[in-house]
Amino acid sequence: MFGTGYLDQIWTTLNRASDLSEGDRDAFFALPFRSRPVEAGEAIEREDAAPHDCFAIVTGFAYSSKVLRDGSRQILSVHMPGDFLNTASLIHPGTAQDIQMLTPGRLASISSTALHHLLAQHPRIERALWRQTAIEASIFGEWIANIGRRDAQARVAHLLCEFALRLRTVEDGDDGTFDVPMTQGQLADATGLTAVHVNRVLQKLNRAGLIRCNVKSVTIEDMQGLAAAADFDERYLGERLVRGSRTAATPIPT
Amino acid sequence: MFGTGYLDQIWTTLNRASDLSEGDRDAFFALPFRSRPVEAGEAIEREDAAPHDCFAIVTGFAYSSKVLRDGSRQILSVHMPGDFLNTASLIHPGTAQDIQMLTPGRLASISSTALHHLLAQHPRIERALWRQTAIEASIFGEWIANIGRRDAQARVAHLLCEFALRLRTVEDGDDGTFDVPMTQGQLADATGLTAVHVNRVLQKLNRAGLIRCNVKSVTIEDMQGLAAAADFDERYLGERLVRGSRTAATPIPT
DNA sequence: CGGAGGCTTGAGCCCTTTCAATGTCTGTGG
DNA sequence: CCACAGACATTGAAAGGGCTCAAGCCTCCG
Repeated sequence: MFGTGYLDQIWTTLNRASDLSEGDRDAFFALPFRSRPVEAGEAIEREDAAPHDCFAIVTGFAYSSKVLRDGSRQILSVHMPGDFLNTASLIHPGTAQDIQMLTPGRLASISSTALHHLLAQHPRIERALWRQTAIEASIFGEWIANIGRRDAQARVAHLLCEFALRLRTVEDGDDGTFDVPMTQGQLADATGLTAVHVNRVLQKLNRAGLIRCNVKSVTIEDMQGLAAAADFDERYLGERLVRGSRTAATPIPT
Repeated sequence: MFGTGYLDQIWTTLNRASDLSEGDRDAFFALPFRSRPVEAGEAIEREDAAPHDCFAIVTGFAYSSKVLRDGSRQILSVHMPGDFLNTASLIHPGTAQDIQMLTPGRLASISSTALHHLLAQHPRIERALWRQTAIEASIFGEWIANIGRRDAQARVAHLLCEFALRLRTVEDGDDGTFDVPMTQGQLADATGLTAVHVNRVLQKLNRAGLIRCNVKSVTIEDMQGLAAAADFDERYLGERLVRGSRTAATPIPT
């Protein structure tokens, strides 16, 4: 129904909060994307060297991070299938980030120049990418508040809530169980905590009956309670959910 | 040399990391902007009610913030003269933020529809606004790392470094002295600390000979040392400084 | 002059970190 | 099939950075 297949999720994500035309879609699918498998831990982009290509995730998860001079790491955001990874460095070389794969997966890449041509001819697509940048900034803002003003339990709970909702737009299972693609150490780097403390917090959330967690798999037992503990308000995620919760899993019929 | 005068700084900021044409400029200055004075503490935008207008700062400072359920506040960013305040809600209603004035000042406002028309006709301006969103996201990312992984002293020092550099592109004085338009309580809300602790940290930076501070006025005695204490790397601010440090204060001759 | 908001200072507590050791799982190679 | 390495998870004890609470002070402004 769509194009070659592996671009579907990327297009769906791009189109999620937008209203792109068939002409836009055809032009997008006509781009000379290349696709390649990537390993867990593989670096996609480094802060110093700006790449000439633009990347989007076909499958798997990635994260952006900053490494401070003392060696500590802070994770800034987690990218899911369908997300473009480095549009910022596309329009503004110099704001490149460190981006790495969290899991093995597959990446689609497109040359910057080809993408620039597309944007010049399809302003609605440019608008959609801008909108994604804005949503990303909105998520960043929520993370600032999360790390700056919430205690450890609320921080972890908040991150889990965000995952649960964002995953819904990408995966099938809607029963509250999902795999967290991060180690406890990475959860710590995302919440500004310590791996040790994240461990204790997860146990506490467990004992409180809010979640149940095995190896890398978390079941949310009580979404209401978890959201309350996290002071979670989904609106910062943009319209991902409002429009996406059902429609994103089922490709839009043409 | 430019247009009516009060839009100059806004145009300069927009054009800073871009390369806009004379046609773009003329169209921009032809927009039906309205200008009005605002008081310190005045709310520009609320998280719930999306406005129909788009705002930019002519003079004065503003900040975006989130208020958590327990009443604590987190400041997400500080806006300086020339900055657009709510382009995010322009392209994506639903990601509105709380924005308030930090100082008295003057605001320029333009209706969303007029701005949309401009962007449709002048894609380079749209690109410039997108780029500003990307720079904002870059600053957000640096704040996440700042709050998540640095100790109190480095956090405050980092914020002061950011101010010093950003102010250079907007004000004249370049001797290391500038007025911080925030109370210690607001500095605390921006760094995820407590007003009491910010006070102690400022004294410590004082004693270390890095800064000297009177009432709301800070002199940076040792920018090198302060940047070292802050683990500060200016690149995340985009090209604000590379191109702006001298040229922004002096309007570009046509 | 009085009040309000902001700044300063001290003392004690608590959440989170640090350090260190042990346990568990997975993949690899002999 | 077992031994081993390495990464990750778990647990305990102790230390510390930043918070809370509380009081006093200063400055601005009506």
